[in-house]
This record gives sequence, C-alpha cells and structure tokens, in this order.
Amino acid sequence: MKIDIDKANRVTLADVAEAAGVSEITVSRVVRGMANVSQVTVSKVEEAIVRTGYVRNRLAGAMAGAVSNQIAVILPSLSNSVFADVLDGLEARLQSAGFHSVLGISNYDSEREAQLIESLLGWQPAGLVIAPTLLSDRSLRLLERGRLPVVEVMDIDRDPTDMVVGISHHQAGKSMAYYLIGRGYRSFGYVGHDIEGDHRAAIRRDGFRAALQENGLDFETEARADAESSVPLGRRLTGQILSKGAPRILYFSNDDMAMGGLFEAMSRGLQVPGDLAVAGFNGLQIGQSTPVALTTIESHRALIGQRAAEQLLGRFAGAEVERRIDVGFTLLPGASA
Amino acid sequence: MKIDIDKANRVTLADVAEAAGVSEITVSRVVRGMANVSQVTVSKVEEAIVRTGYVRNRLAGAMAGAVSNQIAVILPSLSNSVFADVLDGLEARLQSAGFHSVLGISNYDSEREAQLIESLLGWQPAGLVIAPTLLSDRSLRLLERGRLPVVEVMDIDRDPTDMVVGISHHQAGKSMAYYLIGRGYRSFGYVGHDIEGDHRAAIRRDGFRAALQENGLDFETEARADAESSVPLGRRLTGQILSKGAPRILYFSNDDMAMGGLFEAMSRGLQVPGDLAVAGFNGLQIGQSTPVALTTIESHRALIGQRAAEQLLGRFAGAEVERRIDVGFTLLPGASA
DNA sequence: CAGATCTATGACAGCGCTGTCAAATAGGTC
DNA sequence: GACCTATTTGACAGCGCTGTCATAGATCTG
Repeated sequence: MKIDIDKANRVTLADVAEAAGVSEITVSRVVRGMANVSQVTVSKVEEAIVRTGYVRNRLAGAMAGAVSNQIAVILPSLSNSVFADVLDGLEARLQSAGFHSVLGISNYDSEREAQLIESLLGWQPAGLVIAPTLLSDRSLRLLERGRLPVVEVMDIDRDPTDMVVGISHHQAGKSMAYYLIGRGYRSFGYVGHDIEGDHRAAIRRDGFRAALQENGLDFETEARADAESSVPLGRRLTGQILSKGAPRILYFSNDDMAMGGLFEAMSRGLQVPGDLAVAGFNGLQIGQSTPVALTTIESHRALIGQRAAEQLLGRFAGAEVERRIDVGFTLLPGASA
Repeated sequence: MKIDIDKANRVTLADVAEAAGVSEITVSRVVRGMANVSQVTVSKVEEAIVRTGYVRNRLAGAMAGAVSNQIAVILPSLSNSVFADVLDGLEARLQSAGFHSVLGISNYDSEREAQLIESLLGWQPAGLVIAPTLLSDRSLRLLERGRLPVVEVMDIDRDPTDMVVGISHHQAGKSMAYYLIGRGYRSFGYVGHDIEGDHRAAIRRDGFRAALQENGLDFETEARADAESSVPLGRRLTGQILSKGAPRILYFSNDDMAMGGLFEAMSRGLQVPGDLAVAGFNGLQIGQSTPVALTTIESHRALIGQRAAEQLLGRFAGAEVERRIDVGFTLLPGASA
C-alpha cells in the first residue's frame, strides 16, 4: 500500500530561485549554509524562501549528492524499556548532529530482522545501528554488501561485522555471582524469561553459572517461562519457586523480573534479604527507589546508544575509530542481597 | 556533517536488467511485484537480482514515483515509557503495512519541535504522527502546508490540525476525582512533576481539581518540582509532604510518581491505603504488580499508537476517516486508594 | 480470417537536487 | 593601467527510479 504525495504546486528550488532572482544552485548553496555566497544574496534568498514557503526536499538532495542524514536503527523490541533507553541515548546524540533515525523492530525474529535490514538499506542510510537478535547469514551478507558503517549494540561477547558497542554480558553474570558468593550466599536459584529470544539473558545466566561452578556450586532451582520479561512474570515465577521451598537467593534474568520477585516476597510477608535475597540486572531506576533497593548491575544503556552514535559520527568524519567499545557495567550493591 | 555513500559499483536496476536480458522497467515491475509480467520473465529477473545482489533504492523510487513508505514520528521524550509504548503500538501496525517511522524527539521543546517537523518533512514522508508539546505557530504552518495526513496523539482535549487519537486528560482527571470522592476521601494532596513541559499532566490536574471544586473541595497540599517525572522524584516529593503533615490521599501526576509515593510510604512503615492512600495515572504494568496494587487509570498507550497508524493507513487507502478518535481510558481500582 | 481486445514489454522523459567546471566580477599589486 | 588572485555566480549533466504512452504479439469473436 503506497500513497500519492501531493506533487502539485510544491515549492521547489526553482521557484525560490525565480522569486529571488538568482539561479537554483545559489539557492541550494544558501539552503545548505555554504560559505561562498555573498551576504546580500543570502538575505535575498532567505527572504524568498520564507515568502514562498519552501521546504527542502532531502530525498532529491540525498539522491543527487549521495549524502543522507538518516540512520537505520533496528531493535528487537520497544516494550522492553532497555531498548527504549538505548534509542533515547542514540537519538539524542544523532539529533544534535543533524541526523534522524529510521526505526525497525524485529520482535526477536531473525527472519524479520533480515527483511528490515534490506528494507531500511533501501533508503540509503548513512549508517546502521542494530541490537542483533541472531544475525542470520542473509543479514550478514546484506550488511557486508551495504558498505556502510554498522554498529552492533548491547553485547560485545561475539565478534562484530564492523563495530560493536556494549558490555560483556558473560562478565556481568560472572561479576554478580562473585559478588554474591563473596557476600556469603551458597544456595542459588534462577528465575528467567524467554531465553531463546533474548540471548543476552542466556549469556548472563551462563556467566553466572560458570562462576558458581568455579566455586563448586550450581543453581538449585530454576523457573522459566517462554514469555517476554515483565514484572508480573517475575512475580508469578517467584511464587512458583517459593511454593516448593526456595533457595536462599534468587538471580533474575533482569530487573523487571527481579522487581516481580521483590513484590512477591513482600506480599508473602517475607523479609528481603533476610528470608529471601534477590539480585537482578540492568540497574533500572525504579529498582533503586524501592524500600529495599535492588542489588543489580547498571548496564548504562543510554550510554551505549550515545557511544554508538559517536562511532558513526566518527566514521563519517573520516576518523579511525575502535571496532569494539566496552562501556562497562557497574554493580549496584543494594539492600536486597 | 554529511557522508559519502559509496556510490561506486552499486548495483542498479540497469545492471539487473542487463543481467536478465530485459529492460529496466521490467525489472522495476518485478521488484514492485506488479501483476503484468509473465511468469517466465519474473523468474529470470529474480534470479538476476539474487545474482547481482541488487538492493532496491527507495530514495530514487520515492523521488520518481512520488510515493514514500516513511512516516515521520515526533515525540517529546523516550525516557518516559509512555511514549515508548505509543511508539511500540505505532511501529507494530505500520511495519506490518510496510511502513517505517523516522523518529524525532523534541524534549518538550516547542522550538525544537518545529525544527524537527521541518527537517522530517524534508524526507517527504507519507504521513506524520506527533505527540505535540505545544505546537508553535510555525509548526502549525508547516503542518498545514505539508498537505500530508497528520495525526496528533495523546490528548484530544484540543482541536486537531487534521486528525487526533487519544483520550481526554481532563476527563481522566475528573473521573479519578469522582471515584475517590465516591470512595469517601475528602482530604486531597497533589504531587506533580514539571507541568510546564508536560501539559497533559496539567490538564489532568485541572480536571481533578474541577471535580473537587464541584464538591466544595480542593487540594490541601501540593508538592511540585521542575523535573521530568520519575520514581525517585515521586518519592522525594512525597517525603516532603509527609514531613509536614499529609492529607488523607495523594493524587500523583502519573504512575512513576505514584510508585515513588508508594515506596516512600512503605519505607516509613505507613499502611497504604490505611494511613495514606495513593492514586496515579497511566496504568503501568508494574503498578499492578506491587503488593498493594495502584489505583490508577489505564491510558491504553499502545492502542493509541496503533489507532494512529490505522488512521494514516485509512487515509492512504482513500477512506474517509474520523478526525477525532477517543480510545477511552479505564479506571483500575487498585488497593492503594 | 479481418478486426477487436488483451497481455507483455519497452522508450523516454523527468522527479528536485547537487557536483563539477566555467565564467564574471571584485579587489589587490607594482 | 596591466596583470593576478580571490570571490561570487551560473550552466549543465545526471543520481536511479517510475509514470506515461507506444508497440508487438497473443488471443478472441463472429
């Protein structure tokens, strides 16, 4: 389904040129803020632009000049605030440099992801930012052929096609486990959401588990569901675990889930961390405002977006930029574990 | 700052045409899935497309054919999950119809908003969706001149330029007040964030207050800050109010703030709703999972996005669509008030 | 089988802009 | 004033695609 844009009586450069009594190219120069136009002409043209109500046609500009200020952005989801945060940081930085993002949401579906890449590439964007689900071969081929700067974001645990900005989720998982073991915990349980789709959550869990095993430990219980992460899901699964004798501490796949755990414990009148300790991942603001602050790992999502933008901008400016940026994570030692 | 797209050895329609031994226009027809091409030719061309690695150039297509599948979307913020939800609903619907959104974030700044409109309009989008901050005259002129379908989203309390999808925030405020008065509350306080920027919050407050006044009541206390809404802010302001003798119930500018209030009360060992009752707005999922579920109003944000998309799609299809869509709100009677 | 009707394919122009190169004008120097 | 170096302006082609109109076969009708 496509639409006719009203082509009739649209104001073009030629119209402005005529109104100002100069040539098209001169108007073009003024519009683009180029230096080599006399002050007098600039004012004449600017006046004519206002008078005619000219709006720049970037389509034609991008076409003729082989430049674009659009950046393709592909994310797995927006209902998860984590990606909204990344997008927020990205947009802020891109926007201040005069770029716009064109969005695609893959819903953790790698076929859809490939389609999106192809479709968005068709707009000849200047760059691409993607939080990959599980890049299919087709996707990879498209990216390579694209010959445009590509930044993969979120996890740096695997090798990027071009550039990558994020943190090591494996390390994040491990770090949390080390911290908790150091705090004296020995009896662990895991509560997670759909790990098939969210491979980063899976990597964190693996890291956590690896650290446990280094210490001769393992998860005693697990509760998982094939659904997107959410507070109610965390609550429900925690309820399940509690009803069959819980471990001393629960590691959640992320803060949403952990908040659910916290609430379920509170509802049952359990003391956190006395009766049940809780740890999450992401460092969501809300988790730091609960009566018992959540022990979690701040994943600096907005910063990831920002850095991704900067990688692109650097490339555009012709700079040599690093292929791999680790923004690092911060363990937030709350009262919950 | 602009960038050279690698123009060299890019595969064009002409290349595919040559490879397939047909004319450009025939390839174009195949690419666009038009009916009037023989099956034999289609397969030849498809094979050639794969062989050459052709990627459609939508820039040129949009330019030549006066069609675009881009939709400009302008939102005040993304860190507020409310807008992320709208965007989520919008994207889902648009994407399934083959459209992409080009994003702009105004940061509640109406000057910025006007710039974004102008800039995004330059990409000749097929439509525009905007959650207006406070449309300046300049913005309005741009929209009118744009001659493209425009959907304003969020609040339907004022007249739209073209179409509007949302709810009446005034009514939402009123409804909550009526409900609470009906529940027997008589002593009210208000806790709000930056009302200058977020005029919808202001409208809700006005509605709430109007309903109070109809009953000979008014807010006894108010606490406000010139910051974006957040859980910690809600908590801090609630703290302030509580330390100088609180009213029986607090109406918060939204659920984030209300969650903060809830947590502050819990921290102080107050019973909710026994010692302090709490009401919010938005119906965030998390507020329904707390030990004491939040009394709030579900604002159906994803639905707003979805409907906005449908308005556009309807227009594109040439249908007569309503100018004003009220998606309605749902009062969620939680245990908190 | 002439004439009418489809179906499949192509030629051509042009969307609105900008890169390139050339020309005209202004300003400076001895 | 002759010559040289900016500075400012413009002519022209072409980016890659699609709308329009034309043409050549194929199919049908009585």
